[in-house]
Amino acid sequence: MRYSKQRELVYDIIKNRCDHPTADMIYASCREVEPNISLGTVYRNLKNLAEEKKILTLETEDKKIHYDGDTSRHSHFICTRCGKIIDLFKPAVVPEELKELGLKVTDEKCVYYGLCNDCEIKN
Amino acid sequence: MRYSKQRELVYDIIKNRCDHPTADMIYASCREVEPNISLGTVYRNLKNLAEEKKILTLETEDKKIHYDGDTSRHSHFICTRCGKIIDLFKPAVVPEELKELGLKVTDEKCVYYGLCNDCEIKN
DNA sequence: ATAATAATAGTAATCATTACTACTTAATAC
DNA sequence: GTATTAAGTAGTAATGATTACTATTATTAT
Repeated sequence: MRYSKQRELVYDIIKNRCDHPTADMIYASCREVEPNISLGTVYRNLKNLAEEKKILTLETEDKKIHYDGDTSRHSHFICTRCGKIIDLFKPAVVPEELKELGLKVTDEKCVYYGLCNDCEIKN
Repeated sequence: MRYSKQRELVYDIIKNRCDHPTADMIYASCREVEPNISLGTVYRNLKNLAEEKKILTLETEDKKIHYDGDTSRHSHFICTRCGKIIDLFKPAVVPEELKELGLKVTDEKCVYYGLCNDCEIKN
C-alpha cells in the first residue's frame, strides 16, 4: 500500500476525534481540509485502515458503521434513546468458556445498551 | 398487536433453530410452510419481535442482521474466516465501570472474533 | 525523468432494508 | 352470525449505506 494524502487525512481525522464517527461524518471533516476528496475514497480508505487494524469498526443498530481511532482494548455503551456512544476503558473479562472450546480470540466487540445520564433525566 | 399466522410462523421458525439466521434465511424457511408470505412481512415481523424483545438481533460485519431466538443472556464468537456464529453461554462479567458512570445496562452484545476450530485446522 | 501501477474523483450499481398501497383478516360490537 | 374497523399482508417501489467501475492523477522504483 503506497502513500496517499487522502488516506493520511482520513486517518488523522479519526485519530484526532474522540467520538465514533460514521463514514459521512468523516467525509464532511475531510472536505473541510480537502474539498475535492470523494466519498468513495473515504470509504475505501476506511476499509483499508480497518483491515490493517489501524482503526476499529463498530456495527450498531443504526445500520451505519461507526469508526474508532482508539485501537486499545475497550468496550462501548450505547444510549438506546439518543445513540450516544460512551467508551468503557476498564477491560471486560473474556469468558473462560472460549478457552474450553479451544477458541483463540483475536478481537472483541462488547457493547452495552441503556440510557445515558442525560436521557435518563429527560425520561 | 393482534395475532397473525405469519408472525407466529416467523417466531416459531426462529425459536426452533439453533443458528443465527438472517432475514432472507428466515424468509426461505417461511416459504416452505407458507409459500405466499412476502419478504416485507418477514422483515416487519422480525422488527416487531425484536422491539418486543422476543428475539434478539446481532449486527455483524457482513452487513446483514442476524436474529437469535435465544433471549437468555449469552455472548457470541464469530469466525472471521467462515462467518460461523458460536454461542457462549457462560455469562461474561459486566464491567464495573458502568456502575461508576451511573449507567444502567438493559442489554448487552458481546462478540468475540477469531478462527473457529474447523478454520483453524484448514489454515 | 520515465515507466509501471496504485490511488483518486466522480458516477453508477448493489443490496439489505423500509415504505407504500390496495386488499385481507382478526378482533370487537351489534 | 354479521357488520364494522383497523391492524396485517402481498407485492412492488423506494431508500440509503456501501461498493464497483473507469478515466485520470500521483507515487515510487529504476
